[in-house]
Amino acid sequence: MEEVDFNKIAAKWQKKWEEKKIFKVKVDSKKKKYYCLEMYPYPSGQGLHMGHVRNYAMGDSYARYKRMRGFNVLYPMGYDAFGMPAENAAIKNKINPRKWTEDNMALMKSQQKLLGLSYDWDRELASCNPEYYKWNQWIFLKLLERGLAYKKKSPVNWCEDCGTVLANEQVEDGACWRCKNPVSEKELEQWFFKITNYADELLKGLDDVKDWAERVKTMQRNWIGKSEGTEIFFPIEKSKEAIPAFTTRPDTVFSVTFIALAPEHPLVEKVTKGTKYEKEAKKFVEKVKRESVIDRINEEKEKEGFFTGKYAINPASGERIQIWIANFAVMDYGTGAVMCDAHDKRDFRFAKKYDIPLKVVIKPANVKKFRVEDLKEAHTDDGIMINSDQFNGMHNRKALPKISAWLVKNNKGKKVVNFKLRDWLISRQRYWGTPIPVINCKKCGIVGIPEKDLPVKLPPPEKVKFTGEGNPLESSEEFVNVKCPKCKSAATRETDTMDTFVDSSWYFFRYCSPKEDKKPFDDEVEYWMPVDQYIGGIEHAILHLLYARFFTKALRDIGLTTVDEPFSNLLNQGMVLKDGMVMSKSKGNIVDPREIIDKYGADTARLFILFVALPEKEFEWSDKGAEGSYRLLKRVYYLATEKPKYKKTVDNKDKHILSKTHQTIKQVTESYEELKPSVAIGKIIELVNHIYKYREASVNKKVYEEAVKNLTLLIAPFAPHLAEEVWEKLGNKKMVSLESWPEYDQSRIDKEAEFADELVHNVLSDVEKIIELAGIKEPKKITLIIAADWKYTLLKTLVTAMKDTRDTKAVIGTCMDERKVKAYAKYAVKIIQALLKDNSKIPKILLEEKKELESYKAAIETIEKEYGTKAEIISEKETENAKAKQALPGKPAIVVE
RNA sequence: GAGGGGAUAACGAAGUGGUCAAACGUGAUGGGUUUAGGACCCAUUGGCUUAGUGCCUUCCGGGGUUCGAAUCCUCGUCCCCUCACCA
Repeated sequence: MEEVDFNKIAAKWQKKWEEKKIFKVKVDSKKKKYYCLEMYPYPSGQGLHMGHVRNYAMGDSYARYKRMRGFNVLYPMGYDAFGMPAENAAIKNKINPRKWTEDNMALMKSQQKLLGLSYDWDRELASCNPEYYKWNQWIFLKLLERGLAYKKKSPVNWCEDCGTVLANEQVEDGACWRCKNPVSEKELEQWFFKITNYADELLKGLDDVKDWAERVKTMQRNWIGKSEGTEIFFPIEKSKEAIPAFTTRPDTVFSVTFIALAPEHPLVEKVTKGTKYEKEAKKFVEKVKRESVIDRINEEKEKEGFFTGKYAINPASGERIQIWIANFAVMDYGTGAVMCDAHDKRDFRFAKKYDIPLKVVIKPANVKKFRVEDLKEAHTDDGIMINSDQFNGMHNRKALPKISAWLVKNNKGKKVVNFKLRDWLISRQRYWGTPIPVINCKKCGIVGIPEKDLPVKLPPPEKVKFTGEGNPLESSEEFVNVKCPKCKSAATRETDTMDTFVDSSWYFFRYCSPKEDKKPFDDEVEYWMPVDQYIGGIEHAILHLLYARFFTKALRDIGLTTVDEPFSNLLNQGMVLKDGMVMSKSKGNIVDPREIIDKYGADTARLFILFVALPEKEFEWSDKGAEGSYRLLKRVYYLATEKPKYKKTVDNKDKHILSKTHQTIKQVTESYEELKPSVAIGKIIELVNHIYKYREASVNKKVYEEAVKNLTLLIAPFAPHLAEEVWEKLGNKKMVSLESWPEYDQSRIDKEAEFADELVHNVLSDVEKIIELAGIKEPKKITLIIAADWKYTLLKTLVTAMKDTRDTKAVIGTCMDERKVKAYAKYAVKIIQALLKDNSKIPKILLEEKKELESYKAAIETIEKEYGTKAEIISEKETENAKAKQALPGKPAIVVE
């Protein structure tokens, strides 16, 4: 086999594709659209890693496939170009962050081009360009108008030494990642998006996106964390105030013997003020607050509490209950106050630890005497209500809504729906992001920048100071000191920038009309959106996908689109491992895609990475495996370029290879549709193996060419460069990328017929033996009862069993679904005709009655039409009778009369 | 604690009721080709066997449903992931 220079081939075709701009698309209402999208990458400076290659190999092959199927395919690429690493490079190495980012993008793009990805590069975007982030600002202002963007005080991770806010990821073991000093929480004014307004819709929408992996949907559901419950008011003793506490288990209200307040709870101070507990309480709160950041990672944190000395009243039982401050209560969830009882594990242990009285209200149904003193652990099972006045004797799950209603009726509580989802904190005290387009005016307050003044551009990096302390934007007086757009008096510009998740929450809309300069995007989105196939890492299962869904709904409400859900199908690709670990620099186990491309070419890299595992699964990288894919490509090249010996005639071998070819088209197409490229490639390899064997002897030219032609088309989405080259060598003028996907011809797929022949042959020889044994000269009548879903091997067994009987009736089983019923009926007819040595006789076919009756109806029609025979459905009982007659318990048999 | 996903031959990995001793690839063994190596080609790769063929034991373990189970149900074991003081 001659050496093929795959890199040369790749370069040749990449150039041709680019020159002819064959992947450029525009709206075409006559064609069906298909929007295939990969999560746009962050240009990190390392260039592409294997994860990227996997992502793009997946997306590109799918985009190419859909294109060949006649879709108008939108397949764009861009860059998530804002973010911390650029700024850190500026701080550490005094590098211009814009240049740093642009260089990285250029590097990344050059590598993407080497892979031969079929993007419409005219739609490329980068979030750090003013033409893009202008619309971040525009959208922000729209959200501000609608009250969906707002400012409020919020605790942030604060490093006193560096004088800056830290992202959660920058807090390592409770200390600043840079200076290693402890991080504290600080209340700062922050910008938020009101994603909670959409909590319910975001939750419901998950039911509409059917083709998302269940685990992703579950993760989002958990994150949104809807729970319906009751907020119960616990009046504070000798006070007019009450403590509201959220619960999903109001049935335990009579059991509540103490309340736990979060340390941050505003009532903590009120309750303890002026008492002897005040000092101690403060100490405790301080301690917990400090720990909250540090111990976040700690798994089994000791539950700690502090008694405030105050009491509240249980609104159900009227009993006095203690008010505690406890570290397990979080201000963030519910009301920040937990009603605690004997039916919760954590509460129970806490009460035991601090010797707080407990009371049970639910007992097991079969226990008479149930006392709290006897319990070692909380009783968390369902049971019968006790100690609960009028609710005694009820099952607790039945009592639950009744108690809730009773509390509401008596103004002791209200029904509430609680979400875990918090509003989205979008402000960052950073330079390299979209400036939040508002001005803080002493007179007018927060004033949005007028639309005509957008974009608010970042000052050039030379004009700001990257010291690593504070927000660099604050160092630019030019940027900060402005006039209020309303009252024209001196004001200051907001220096916070936006979270980069804002950029990525709508970029897929922008791709639809990337040049639009009056709006974020125009009506073309109505043609292209939603994204039909979105591909990216599982790490974005919650945040990015949730934010993007939120943005879509918000943009819809602004009136920019009618789309509700942005991504119809979602594929979360698995990770690429090496030596059982994630590839990373620190572990030193990186396989650079460039090496693979240099050595074997882009097609091999793409093919292997798709072949080695299903896209969702993680897989172990192996160089040897890549060689296998390389071999396959060489074999395909060989098949197409080295002619076999030709002959004029067509024999069974030719028929068989045609059958195999069409079968492969069918299987590969199905596997593509199911997003199983590894299976598709497996089938292609099988075809290649078959063609190899087939061409050992001389072959029919037409048949051979058809096989190779289809093979080339099938492999084109995976190995596009090779396919183009081979396609050209086969004498085609049009590029294979522009060709249509092959259609399979069902009539050519005669595997079933082959099977039938074999079946008939085998049964004949066996039945002949039986007839001989039974001493029958000429069988006169044969009935076939197609009873269940039997396969040939069983049939054989029956035939064998028949050797011991003198009876003369035949019973053959078949199958459940229509296709199989038909197939088996066909064999049955053939067998009987052959046995009777009379092709004119049409046997009667009986089908056993089963639950799946419907699926038989079509089969019966076909049988009747094709064989001119009567097909009947008989009851299972009759089959039983048939079985009984054969004296073969539990197993019917073939009987010849 | 809650939720999700897994376990298939030496390895990776297909296969979700019958054409299943289980695709495909690696690896291994034998043979061919080659000056040698490499590359390439062919065969074998659970066991026992035949001229095709056939039989037996297999898809983490136990039990079940079925004429029939790698596939469905059930109980268990082990592994992975996500969220988690959520009231």
